[in-house]
Amino acid sequence: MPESTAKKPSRIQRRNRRVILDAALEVFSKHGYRGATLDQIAAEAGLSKPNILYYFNGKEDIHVTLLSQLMETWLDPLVELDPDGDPRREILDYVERKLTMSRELPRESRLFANEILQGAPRIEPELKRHLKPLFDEKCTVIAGWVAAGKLPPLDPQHLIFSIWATTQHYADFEAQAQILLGPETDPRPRAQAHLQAMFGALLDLPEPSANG
Amino acid sequence: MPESTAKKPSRIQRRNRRVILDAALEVFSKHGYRGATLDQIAAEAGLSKPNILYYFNGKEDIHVTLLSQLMETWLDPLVELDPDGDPRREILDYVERKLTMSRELPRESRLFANEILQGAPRIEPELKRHLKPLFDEKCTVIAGWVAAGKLPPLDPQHLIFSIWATTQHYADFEAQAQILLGPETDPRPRAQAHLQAMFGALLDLPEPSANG
DNA sequence: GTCTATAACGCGATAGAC
DNA sequence: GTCTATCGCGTTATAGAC
Repeated sequence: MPESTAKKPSRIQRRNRRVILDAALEVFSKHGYRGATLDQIAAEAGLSKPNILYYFNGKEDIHVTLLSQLMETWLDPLVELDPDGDPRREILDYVERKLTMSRELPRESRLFANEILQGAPRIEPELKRHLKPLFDEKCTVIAGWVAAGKLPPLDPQHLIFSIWATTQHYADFEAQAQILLGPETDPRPRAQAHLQAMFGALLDLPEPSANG
Repeated sequence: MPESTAKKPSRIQRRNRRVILDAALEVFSKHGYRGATLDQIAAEAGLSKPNILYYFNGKEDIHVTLLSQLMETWLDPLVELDPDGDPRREILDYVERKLTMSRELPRESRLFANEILQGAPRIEPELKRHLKPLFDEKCTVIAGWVAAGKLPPLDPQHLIFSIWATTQHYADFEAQAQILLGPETDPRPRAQAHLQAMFGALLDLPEPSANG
């Protein structure tokens, strides 16, 4: 195996690891941790099963690696929320970034949802170490905006929860949306308009006509 | 096994089936379909594994039975949405019913979420047969309210999605909420206030001070 | 580094005594 | 109806040839 003491992971090693992780994301997000098998991951990656286990220490190692890598990408839209920007614009832009992410990275969203749904057994330390401080920081920012009279009175924590819930819904519950709306249409353009109107109303914004 | 031709399932049979289904709900909602084992269900039910299989034809039979039974309860809050009631009151009351349900039946919510997340492989027929018609019916009701000028212009389908997403979030992502808010507090009272304010703003309601 | 073959284990389901 | 014991299968992981 590639030892932790190995100084130089070769180009082919890094490439194969990426191929395996991408295949694993596909399989884990579709079937959950327990429902995924190394056979499926190996087939998806175009590699043999023992070869998978040459690059990773086991099924759980792959899963944890995926979740850890996901963390940074996942927090990024919230990191970008600017304390010095216009409060209502910042929040509505955050909604848009989250919805875009749920369209472009639905597998990541479902991987994350699967893990939380089962009690976050493997990602809990990462959440406490990275998500919690960021969440608290941004809640303080929003509370400051409210205190300064730049926003109407609202609950920062539950506002963020509402944004997460509504935007990730379109990735996590895609199967249900397809049954109810039909498989043809991508619901996200209309979802975008609806969410901008809803959060805009909460933030006491007049109708947003365009946003960037 | 209890044949389909058996005329009279005894009292003890019905009781044991209920005990097994309750245990299975606990285990399936916590670990997902594939992650759950008959051993866990048997231990939770206080019965032996073969005895479980005396009452059900297999693991999948238990799972499908649970999902089917859940369907009715799950749709009930939406069924109650009254076309002849006050539009804004009806929708805000629906939000409250859904939030109450996510507090009182979190296991059912997670069972459902798990199934949808994996593409609804077993519940899809039920969704098409029961959820879809109800969803369409109530969307038409809301669209009628909008057309009649009783509500501001809004998207009925995505309004309902937003209600589902925000209310079920507190059951499905409970692990995340506990990490971010602390395990002591039940977030739902403040969630209730936040959601009433948010959807109230969208529906152009003044601040709701109390609701029944 | 990558493969074939297989060991070790856990799981769903069945057989058969009581 | 309920149990103990066990079968057969699928899955993770390893051994060893190349």
